[in-house]
Amino acid sequence: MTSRNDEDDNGFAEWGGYMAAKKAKLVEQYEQQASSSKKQSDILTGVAIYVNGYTSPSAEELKILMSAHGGVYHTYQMPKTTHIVASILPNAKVKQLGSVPIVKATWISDSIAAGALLDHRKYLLYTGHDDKQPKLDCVRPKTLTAADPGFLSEFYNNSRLHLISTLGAEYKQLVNQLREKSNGVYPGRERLRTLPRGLAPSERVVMHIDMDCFFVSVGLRSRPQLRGRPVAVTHGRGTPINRPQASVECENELVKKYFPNENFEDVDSHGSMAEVASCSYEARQCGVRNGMLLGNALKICSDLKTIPYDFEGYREVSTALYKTIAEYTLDIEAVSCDEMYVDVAPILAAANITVEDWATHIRKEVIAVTGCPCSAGFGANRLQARLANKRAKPAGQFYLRPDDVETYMAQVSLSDLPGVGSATVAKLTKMGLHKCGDLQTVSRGQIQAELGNKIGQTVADLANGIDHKPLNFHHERKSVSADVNYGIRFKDKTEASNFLQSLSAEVCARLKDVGMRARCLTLKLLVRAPDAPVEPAKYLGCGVCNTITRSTTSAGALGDAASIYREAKVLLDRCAVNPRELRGVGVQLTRLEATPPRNTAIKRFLQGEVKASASNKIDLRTSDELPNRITPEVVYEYPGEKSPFESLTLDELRPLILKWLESTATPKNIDVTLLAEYLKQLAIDRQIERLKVVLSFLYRHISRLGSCKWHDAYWKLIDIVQEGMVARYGGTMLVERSFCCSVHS
DNA sequence: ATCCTCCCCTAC
DNA sequence: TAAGGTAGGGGAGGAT
Ligand SMILES: Nc1ccn([C@H]2C[C@H](O)[C@@H](COP(=O)(O)OP(=O)(O)OP(=O)(O)O)O2)c(=O)n1
Ligand SMILES: [Mg+2]
Ligand SMILES: [Mg+2]
Repeated sequence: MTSRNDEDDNGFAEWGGYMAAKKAKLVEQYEQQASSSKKQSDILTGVAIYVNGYTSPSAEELKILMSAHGGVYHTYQMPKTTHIVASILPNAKVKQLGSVPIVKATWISDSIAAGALLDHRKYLLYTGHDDKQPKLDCVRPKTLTAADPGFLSEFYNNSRLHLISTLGAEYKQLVNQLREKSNGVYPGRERLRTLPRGLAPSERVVMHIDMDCFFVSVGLRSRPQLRGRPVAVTHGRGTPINRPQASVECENELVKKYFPNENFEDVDSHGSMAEVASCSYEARQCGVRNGMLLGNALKICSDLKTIPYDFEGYREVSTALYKTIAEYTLDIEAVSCDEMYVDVAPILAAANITVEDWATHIRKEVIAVTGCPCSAGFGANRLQARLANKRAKPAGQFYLRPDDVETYMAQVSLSDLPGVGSATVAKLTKMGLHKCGDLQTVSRGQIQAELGNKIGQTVADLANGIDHKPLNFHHERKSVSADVNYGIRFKDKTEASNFLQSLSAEVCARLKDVGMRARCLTLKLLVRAPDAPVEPAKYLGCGVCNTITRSTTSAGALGDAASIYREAKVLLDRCAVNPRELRGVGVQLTRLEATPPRNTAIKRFLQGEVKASASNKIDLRTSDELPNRITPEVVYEYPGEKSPFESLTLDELRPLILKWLESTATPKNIDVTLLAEYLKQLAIDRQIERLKVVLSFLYRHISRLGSCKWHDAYWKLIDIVQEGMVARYGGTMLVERSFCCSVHS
């Protein structure tokens, strides 16, 4: 019971990934399971813990977990206590507790999540227990790599880019929801009555509002002594470290080769490689920028003060910002957690106020509510509003009036246009173009020839202050993905597959979160560039890499972790990359469809039922006595889809399959899944005879004339059918799987 | 023409 | 040490 295999679909839903391993869910699930007083495993056999002080999971929760997994919980420390679980302990207390290892509570939850007892040394709170030389220094647990269980949550809990992506999506969703349940009343507008009457513009007025050095400003709320000083938010503290000089120089060269358009500074052999997420305007005066490496920032700004992240704080301030604006209007396009476009013309018209008075009012209110400064730009379209905001910053406001647009635009740098990044700038520079005004000297056709049709046209318009893109108040998701390009270090194929499984569970959880299923799956791999050092300058970073993407479209939309992993795994194998060279893995889901509503009555009926055991093999030959086991929710999950094969008789189906087999040496995934889903449904519908006939027909003819690709297709099809068997009967069925073939022996 | 797949680019 | 994610627009080139 302590190991899992590919057939064991049930392992997924419970313990596949980060979402599931999150404390709240973990405990929730365990409480459910413990309440039915079921023993879950023997993972913790031989482990006896004593919990000292507050922990997460809590002592109460740990007690339940211990008994559910074969461990022992001691209310007091006893001679038989094998481990002490604690979060923080003063040194004096450590001495008192003697030689019993002191571990973090996550050792228990991670072990359960992993399905096996993990090495407790990675979870030691202090050294001095397993070491010969006792030390009482607080020890950081060794950093996890993607091969370690619990890595995904550890990584996402510390990734600022993950945070801002997640927050961005959340606020788009929030605007959607607020608009849906809006009654059209905006209480904030009352507060505008006290403003002086003025002439509201007759034209369209778009506001772009954005927090000033967002992460820094949030951090400075509790550090007023740092105001006015160069400050950066970063993981690193700037302490110098040692790296091999040669490989650092090699990587510098490679970066220039792979990113010729980017102006990346060289890295030296001792500076911190942590990224500056956000820096104060004082730091910007020295040339420090968001996204810079801390080591390089310190070179140009030696008194740069670093402060740590405050993820909860960012969330609070973002919510306060959005709530404040939503008091006045819901014509909001959320851009990110610190930024949005707002159609303010109706507000100004209704209250009869000027842009300037509105700007002053709303900025004051945001500062009052959040404790953080922001700036606002105004113009007739989003481009103008945005450029105006750039000029307004920091802590300012600016209205780019229609009459001033032409003059203003001429001096704007092309690189300041939204959508114009380093690659586009490089092309424009090659054409001798730098300012928006320079575009007057060349034809639109010339621009398009260099930049491509669409971007050429857009840039030509933007340079003239024209922006046809309307504000989009309602956001619809088109894709869901999860990428990790940090900490990816695998020693073999199994580690890579296991991680892909976790990542699949993760992306599936996100898909379910938005109530969608996906027709198309794309796997993205980063592979160490051939000439790049095996270990890059950034600790556990991906270094310089080549990218590989492979995608697949399936007949039925994907909606469960097992199918997502199954598809992703096929693609991973197809890429045939040495797992030791992998530096990044991503799974994205596109062509989304809404999940059909579930039958809640059936769901309720299914609750509390035992999940099927996949180790139980069912012999087809005894299909008469097949036990009709409990049916997990997959059986009922997606009702109402008709397969094209359903109406065919066996005599119609066989020649169809034969024709397909003969038509190609490389069957398409979409065809394979289409047939497989039908056969899976046969299993679920207990049409075992028919299933048996089709499977043996397939096996016979693929053996006879199938290529290697057909063998792969057959195995994949069998995997899908077995999902149906497990769902209906609690076990897989015995089927032929072996082919005589040079590759698949 | 229009699609699909495998990229590249951009922004926060 | 360090936490290099994520979603969307778009193009090249081949298949249909
Ligand atoms: N390379 C980057 C860019 C941004 N961010 C995060 C931190 C920023 O505070 C936040 C908002 O991004 P902005 O582009 O709005 O930048 P700031 O708010 O920091 O500064 P500005 O005053 O220019 O808006 O996103 C990040 O982590 N890494
Ligand atoms: Mg900002
Ligand atoms: Mg911003």
